[in-house]
This record gives sequence, structure tokens and C-alpha cells, in this order.
Amino acid sequence: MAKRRGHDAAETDRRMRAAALRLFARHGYAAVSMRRIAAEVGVQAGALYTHTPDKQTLLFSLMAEHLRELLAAVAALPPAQTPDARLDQFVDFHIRFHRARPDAVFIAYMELRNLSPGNFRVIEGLRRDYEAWPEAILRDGRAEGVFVVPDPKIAAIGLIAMLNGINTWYRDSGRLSLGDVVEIHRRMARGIVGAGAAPA
Amino acid sequence: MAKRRGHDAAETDRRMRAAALRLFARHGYAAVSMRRIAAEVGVQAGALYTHTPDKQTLLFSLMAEHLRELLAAVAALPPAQTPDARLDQFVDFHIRFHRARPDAVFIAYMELRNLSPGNFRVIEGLRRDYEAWPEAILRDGRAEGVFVVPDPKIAAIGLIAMLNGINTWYRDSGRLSLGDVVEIHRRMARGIVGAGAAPA
DNA sequence: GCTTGATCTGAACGCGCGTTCAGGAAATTC
DNA sequence: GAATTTCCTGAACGCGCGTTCAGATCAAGC
Repeated sequence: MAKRRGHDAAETDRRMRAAALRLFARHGYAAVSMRRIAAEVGVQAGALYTHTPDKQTLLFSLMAEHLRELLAAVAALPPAQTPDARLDQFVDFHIRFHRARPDAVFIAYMELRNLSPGNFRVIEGLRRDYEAWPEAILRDGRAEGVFVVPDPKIAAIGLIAMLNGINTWYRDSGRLSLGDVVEIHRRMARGIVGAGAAPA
Repeated sequence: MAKRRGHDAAETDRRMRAAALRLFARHGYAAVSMRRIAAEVGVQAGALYTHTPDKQTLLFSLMAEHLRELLAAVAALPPAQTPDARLDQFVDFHIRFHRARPDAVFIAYMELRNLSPGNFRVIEGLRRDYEAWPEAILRDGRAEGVFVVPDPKIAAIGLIAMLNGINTWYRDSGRLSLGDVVEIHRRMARGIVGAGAAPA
């Protein structure tokens, strides 16, 4: 537990990933060089290769980490009973989880085309695993007769697309609080699944 | 009207823009070189600079052209009377217009960060002009008492986000026809605005 | 058929890219 | 306190980048 003076693998690793996340989100994978990431970390470019085999793997691991955290978090939600309650819970969870990680979300959606084919398949699989959660809620709600959803898969994807849009415009300093935004989208989500809006 | 043999400005111009549109959409602005665009056109890289002052302006003009076409098209829609009919019409229009131009749509949403600040402001303005169309429909519907929309601006943005998601998964060879997709999203759009779903 | 003007070629400019690697420095192990 | 291990530096590799420009080519105008 001696004090380290700059040669701490775990710390450099953390810094590298944080810098890459921010820079990839801000400027795009192709536009960010390893030298620039290294400069943010405070090392020379070559030192990064102690912590990642190459730039492509760095991108992939950032995306995979984000999606695995997302899946773990959604799986850890406390059980809710009715489809309505589960939908409300999902909307709240999705908005808040994604709002807390704008850079990772941005990368996970925008940099798919910069993944190698094999890495792309892995990420796509994780994304589909996540989409299965709202889809199951919609399917169950339809089976119980409380939702009217012609196509649960498309409705789930559409719901996620709508919720993801929030990250492009929401600002903490804006007109609406995050709680307002959640409430508005809960209502719209209930509308999408034909659950009938709550009384005004 | 003599037959040209390779030195036709208009033709080269058209080819350059078509190649840039496709390559930017496929690989991203930063990852596509002027040499690669030139190779698709069948000229040397230097020749492109007869047709665009630089790469940045080429990207901007592709985005601006797309958005101006979009605005012209939405303005040319035949008038519809009720808010319900206008919403149905908008959903149908948006889906079909965007489906017909996947590359331009992709670029207009993904390459915003590669625009210079001045160009960015122009494109953002055009996008807001478009968002004003569905927002007006929602606002009018609420004024007439047929829509229940707490926040028309957010609902309009959410609606567009949901509809834009289609382009990421829809394939002509898929399970659903484009007509099916339109119908499903018309229903979900009516749900978002609290218009009550049509009978199953 | 010569001149003009538009269009393209081909080479060049300086620069930054991802990645590698020999060697040095510091912490850890014995 | 010597040996080992871990992490980093600094230089280098070949390559492709956006852009420029002098000169070639060719259709159009007179």
C-alpha cells in the first residue's frame, strides 16, 4: 500500500478509459488519436498499449462495459407487480440511467459502425438483450389484457428510441426537471401501449 | 448538347455528392478521405476542389440540401382538416420520406459534431423548423380538445425520435411491409398524444 | 483553326496517424 | 541491496491525410 508516484496501472487504466469515453463521445472515434488520449492521461502514446491491445479494443470494451452495466442494473430492479407499474418503473429507470452516462450512451449508439464485425455482433447481442426487457413488459401487459399493442417488439424499440431522444436535448438548467421529464414520458409510454393516460 | 467525354462539371458534381453521401453514411465523415471519394467518382483528389471549396463544406451542403428538401416536402403536403388526420398524415409522410433517403438521414443526425460552429447553427435551425410542424399539429389538437399533451414540444421531439428509430431496423425484406410499419406507428403516435387508439 | 476558359492530372507540401520497441526508472520481492 | 517485475519514455516505422498548383487536355466561341 505504498504511495505510488505515477506508475500505477489501475489508475492509468481508469484515466485512459475516462479520457477515451469523453473524447470519443465529443469528437468521434475516428477523429480522436491515441496521442490525444495519452495527453489527457498525462503519458506518452506508447504507454497506452500497456492497458489496451489497440484502439479498436478500447472502443469495444467501453461499449461492452456500458451495456453490461445497463443489463445488470435493469436486472436488479425491485420487482413490480402490474404491467402498468412495471412500465412506469422501466421508463423511470431508463431515463435516469442514461441521463447519468451521456457519453457512454452516445458512443454505444454512434460508434457501432467503427466496430469490427465480430465486436459488432457482441454489442448488438447485448443491445437486443436489453430490448427484451421492455418487450416482455409489453407482452405480459397485452396477455393480461391491459395493454393494446399490435407489435410488442416494435413498440419496445420505438419506446426506447423515444426515451433515448431525451439525451439530445435535456439540460439540468432547462425548463423542466428530470422528474418532469420522467412524468411526461411515463404518460407518453402509457399512450404508446394503449394503456390509457392517467387522469390529468 | 454535344456528348461530353468526362469533363462535365454537372455530372462530376452529382457523382461527387452521391459518393460522399454514401461513404459518409457508411463509414463516417472523419473516416472517409477525399481520395476515396475521388476514386468513386473516377477522378483524382485534386479535381474535387473544382466542385467544393473543402471537405467541411461538402458535408454541410449535403446536410443542408437534405433538410431543405424535407422542409419543402412537408410544406407541400395537401391540407388535412382534423388534428387526427394531420397527425396520421405527418406520420406517414415522415416515415416514407426518411425511408427513401437513409444515407442523408443518417448523416444529418450523426455528423452534427463534425460541423463547424457556424454551419452547425444553420443545420440546427433547419431541424427546429421541421420540428415545428408536428409541434403545431399537437398544439392545435390540444387547443381543439382532441389531444391530451402536457408538453407539445417534448411530445413532438419524442414522436420524431420514435419515427427515426425505424430507419435503424426496417428492411424491405423483413416481416412487415412499410405500410404495416406506418399503421403501427400511426397508432402509437395517437397514443402519445392521448388521442385514444382506433378500435382493434 | 486559333483562342479562351473550364476541367482534370500528377506531384508535392507538411503533418499526424496507429503501432512497435529498446532502454530507463521505480517499486516489489527475496 | 541485488534481482526482478512493472510501467513508462522517446524515437521511429510506413502510411494516408486535406489541400495546393503548375501544366496538360479538350470542348466551345469566334
